[in-house]
Amino acid sequence: MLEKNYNPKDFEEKIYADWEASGDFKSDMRADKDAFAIVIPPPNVTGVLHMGHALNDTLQDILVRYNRMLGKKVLWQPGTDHAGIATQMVVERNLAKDGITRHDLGRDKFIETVWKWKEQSGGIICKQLRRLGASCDWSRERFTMDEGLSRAVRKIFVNLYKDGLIYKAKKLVNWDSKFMTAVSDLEVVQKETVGKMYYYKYPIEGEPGEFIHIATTRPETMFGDTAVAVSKDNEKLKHLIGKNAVLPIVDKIIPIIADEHADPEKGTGAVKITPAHDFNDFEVGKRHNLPLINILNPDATLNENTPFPGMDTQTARQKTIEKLEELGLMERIEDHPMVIPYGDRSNVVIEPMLTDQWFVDAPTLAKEAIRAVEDGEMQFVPKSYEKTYFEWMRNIQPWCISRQLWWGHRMPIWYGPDDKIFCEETEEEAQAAADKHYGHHVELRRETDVLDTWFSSGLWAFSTLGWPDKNEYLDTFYPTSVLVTAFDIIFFWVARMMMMSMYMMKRVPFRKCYIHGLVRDEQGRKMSKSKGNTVDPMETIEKYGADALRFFMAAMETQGRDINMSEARIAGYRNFATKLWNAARFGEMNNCAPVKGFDEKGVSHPVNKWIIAKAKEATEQVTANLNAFRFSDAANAVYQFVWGAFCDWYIEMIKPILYGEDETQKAETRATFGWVLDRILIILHPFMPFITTELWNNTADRDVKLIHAAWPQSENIDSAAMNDIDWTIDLISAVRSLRSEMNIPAGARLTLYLKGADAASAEHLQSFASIICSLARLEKAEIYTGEITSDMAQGVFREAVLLLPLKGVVDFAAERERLNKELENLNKNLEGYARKLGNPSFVERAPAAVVEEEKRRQTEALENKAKVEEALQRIANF
RNA sequence: GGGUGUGUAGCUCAGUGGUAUGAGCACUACGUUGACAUCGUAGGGGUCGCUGGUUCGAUCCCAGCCACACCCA
Repeated sequence: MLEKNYNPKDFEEKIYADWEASGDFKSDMRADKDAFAIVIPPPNVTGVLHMGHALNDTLQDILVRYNRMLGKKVLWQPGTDHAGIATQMVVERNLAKDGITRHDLGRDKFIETVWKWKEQSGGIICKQLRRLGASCDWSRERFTMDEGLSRAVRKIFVNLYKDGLIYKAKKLVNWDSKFMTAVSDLEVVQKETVGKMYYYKYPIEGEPGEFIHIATTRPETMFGDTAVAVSKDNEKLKHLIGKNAVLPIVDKIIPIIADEHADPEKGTGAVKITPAHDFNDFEVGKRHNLPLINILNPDATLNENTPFPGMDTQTARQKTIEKLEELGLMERIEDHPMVIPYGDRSNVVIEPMLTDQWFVDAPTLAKEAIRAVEDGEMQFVPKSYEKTYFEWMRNIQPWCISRQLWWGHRMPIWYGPDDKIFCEETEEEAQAAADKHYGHHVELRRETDVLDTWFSSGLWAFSTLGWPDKNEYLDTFYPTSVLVTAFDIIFFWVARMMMMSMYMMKRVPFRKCYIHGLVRDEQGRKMSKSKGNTVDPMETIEKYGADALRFFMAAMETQGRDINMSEARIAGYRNFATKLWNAARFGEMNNCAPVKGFDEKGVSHPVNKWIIAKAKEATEQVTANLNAFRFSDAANAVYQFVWGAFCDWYIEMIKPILYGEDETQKAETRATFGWVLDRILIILHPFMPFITTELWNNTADRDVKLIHAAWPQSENIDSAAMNDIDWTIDLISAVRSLRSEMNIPAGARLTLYLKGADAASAEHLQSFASIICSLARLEKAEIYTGEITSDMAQGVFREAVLLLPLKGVVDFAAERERLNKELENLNKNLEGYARKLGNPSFVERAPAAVVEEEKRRQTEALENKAKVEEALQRIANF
């Protein structure tokens, strides 16, 4: 027996536990159909589930469950990411509570602590994914720092190195002074701020009273200046080229050079060149062979190359200005809108810093990654995102992969006594190579840097399948079928996966990439912890059930658009689940259950034929839309069918049958109900796996679990069966509408006459009289050939006229008003038809079918108009 | 500055070269027996951002403009 109320908490967790314990998420490797695989975008091991995950993983689970029901070999590969900076930050924060820094522990001990933390507190998100219903194969769960994945990292690193696609270089990189590491361009966010532009002047060497005027936003970097640049086209300043300027405060001589970087139109036309601390100046420095002077410590305080060692940049800036003022060289300070780079994790200003770092030759790797998309080997859905992808890939810069952190994959790089580099997968191999090179045993020193987290994420599509070992899963599931991810991760992850996979596997990592939007708050603002507008999916699930949240995500997911959170809507989908629950209870109460061997093609009652045809139609819509990744259309098709057809009409229409005497009809109807409810449970299961399973388990003894039930193959839809009932529904709606407009008490049982009906309508009326009477609250419904009398309310219905005798209770004023309104409407439509059909070019050029349709509408409207006018005539005198 | 996207009912959004049967929520009226008030029935509400163009016909295609959002510099 089903409980009276739908209460998802009673069964959601229980059902999930059963699936997992029974191995229902494991791929059936014997399946004879195609393989379908998704690798999960690995959440950070430190992460907790947010609405973005809820959307992302719901969409994946829908696809996975759908394909599993299609009978394919299905793998949803789960796992988590070690998330270098994020995780190190969390653990360091914990240590800080006890007043300990990672340096107190030392590298090995610290990493041990991180692992311990990971075992104890990491992966909360995987439990939360279970609560959401995600049917990942948890027996295959991977972590980016697992031994297997680490081996993949080392192997691909060595390959890239030996192919010359990884190299070490001294370059300007983005330096995060909080974590004291280099970061990639992608981890830098540019923030617009109103800063200051400082105008001051440098004296010209040997020409007292002569100056060159400088404008800069960062005066404190002047100690790293090694030139001043002026454009050779700058008429006012070009005479200074070749002379020297004197750096004030430190009294250093620097050349004034000609370089196009100094735009005569901007600032003062002269630019101070600080090659070690500005990306543009670095390029200028290279062109002119200028010395590079580093003026910063790793923590972004000034170093001993400046007069202010140990001072932070802000304070140093003030000091510099004071000194310049003392020297009478400061001219003015203006507000200046500018863009300042910040670390996306640390939120501190990123300093361009000259350091030794490791780079991946992304421009070379990008070539194949671009080609694969151009050739359609990997397709973006929606397609428009390929533009974003191409745009970025074609302008890609070398990727800085070294991080001066402790938590991460240590690079497989060893240095000999003379700093010669040995890059091998293991220490033994490196040692052997070194010993061979030097001809005797040497001590090797391992590189201390670790790799950017995204390096290992980039291998995720094949490393999780067991690469580099040959194995059944890799053979079966690579390339994976589709990657589902948000657009903000295209550069970080999609692009890197493409590059790494094309390089190593020579094949795309996934055949399709479905890109979805962000989940925003109710007002459409981006959710963020700092704004305090986040909604916790776990709380939503607690309140409305996982099915309601999932259905919300699916129903709102239209390709490429962001989703605004809406609690009302989630409540609405909870109500939808309640509706289905109660429909199932209705079936239970009336002994409606699936019958073994029932042939739905053999039913005879039109109502049963109709709902079966509708169910097949809905199935077809869900199938087609899921195949096209049209999640909202798929979800809405089930929703409309369940609520709008099955509950609103079918259940109401079969009541007279179920409460009647005809046992044959009853039996057929009960079996049909059972069949249709089963069909609903099947096509709704990918969206709402919990309630559908609970109902499946409670409505019959089953040979197969719903999660493995077969998705229906394409079927013939008996569209003729739909017409009878569509006629009936229209008639009932017309009567209800008339009743409502005439303010007839809901409880009043009336007689319905149909006058002027053709043979088909007459037959319909007779066949469905009991249904019509039941749903339209009528005493009887019959064909009428008599005169229309003054006590009848009347309405137009197709070729006939509806009459409701009201024994003197018709309000003629209201009736006249209603009829006049209808007449007005008809006239408006007729005007339109006349205009169109009177236009010769329309009649000549529009397709014949369109013209015919227009004529049909015109004829129908004319007939209706005549009926309404007659009716008005009749009651004119009352 | 470059790029992408969005402007449709009070709100949040679907959708389409042929009268917008638009959806959910909100709103109004009425609620009747035995699935469901987490409900039912009926109803009101829109010059589909603005201006041109293509077309027999444009909310839909094209161009320009206005507004907003996002990405990259």
